Amino acid sequence: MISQKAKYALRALVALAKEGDSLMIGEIAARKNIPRKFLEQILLEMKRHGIVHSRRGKLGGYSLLMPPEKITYGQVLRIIDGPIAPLPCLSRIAYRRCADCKTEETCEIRRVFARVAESAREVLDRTTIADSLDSSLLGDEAEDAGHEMARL
Amino acid sequence: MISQKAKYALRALVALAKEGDSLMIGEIAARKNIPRKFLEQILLEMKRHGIVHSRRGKLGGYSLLMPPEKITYGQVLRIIDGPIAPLPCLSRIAYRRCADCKTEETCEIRRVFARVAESAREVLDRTTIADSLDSSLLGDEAEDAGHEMARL
DNA sequence: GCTAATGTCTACCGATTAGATAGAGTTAAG
DNA sequence: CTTAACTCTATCTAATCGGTAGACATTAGC
Repeated sequence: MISQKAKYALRALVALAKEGDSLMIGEIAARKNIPRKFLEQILLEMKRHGIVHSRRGKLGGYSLLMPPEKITYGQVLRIIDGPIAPLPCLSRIAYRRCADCKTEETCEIRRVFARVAESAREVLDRTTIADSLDSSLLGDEAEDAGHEMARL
Repeated sequence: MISQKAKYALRALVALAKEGDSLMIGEIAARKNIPRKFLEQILLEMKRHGIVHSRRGKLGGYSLLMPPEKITYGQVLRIIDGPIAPLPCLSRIAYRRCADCKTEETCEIRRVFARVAESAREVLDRTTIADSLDSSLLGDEAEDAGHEMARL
């Protein structure tokens, strides 16, 4: 499961991309239903990683620093949630040897999770904020809406 | 990241499959370098879910209740770590609506993670303990040389 | 230069989970 | 009836998650 924080981050970036212009934290929080003070921390971190830009003072706000089609889901998730790999010994950004396994080559389960990691990266590193913009604009494409009707 | 507990569970099942016969907790713990008391809890849970069988008393031990090629990674992970889906609203075993998203159809990020979930399931629900047995044969671990497996 | 509105920073907090450990109880073989 | 195994329940400690709080810094406009 990805964290709530990561969901907020992605949604905030989508909001910024949709706007095109700059948006105040409070406005993003209101539109996307995100706790305001929590969102502050998230945007700060996005800023530290060069994803967004901010202006202080009256008329301040946030805007994207990169074009939406260059911001990948993988990039955001790695910043907020850490490695995508399901095992530390498969992570590219935070490789750690598994303390309890003798050699990686013969680890019975590593191969399996290597395939999981690869396919997750395939999706997450190729999908961008811009893609989410498109899909939310299309709204109801007959994609897999038949999976489950929302029961509200 | 999958939990340490799930790793232990998978490795224990591989050990049982390799053995073919029944094995004592202490023996599995020693071979796979797993804290013994922790492994007890894990195997108990595997037993409750009908994956393994146990015998008490002297000469007791654990053995697989299902053939290794019927025990999938997905099955074990769902027991130990819960849903494989990266969002609660994408889980099949523990569906929950995302509290903060208005409608699932228009959720910008749901579609993306649906693809991640699908590809993860593709791997995890098709890969079995028996597959890991095979792959551990490929690498030659300088383990106790007295072990010979039937070739399938 | 004052004020109001905005972002920045650091600290904290309650609940939950991860990763175990402890120990008393039950079962079965010899 | 002893010994060696599994079973169950109760902790324990540290970290993490999701969020609050509040002091501080910056800027626009009067």
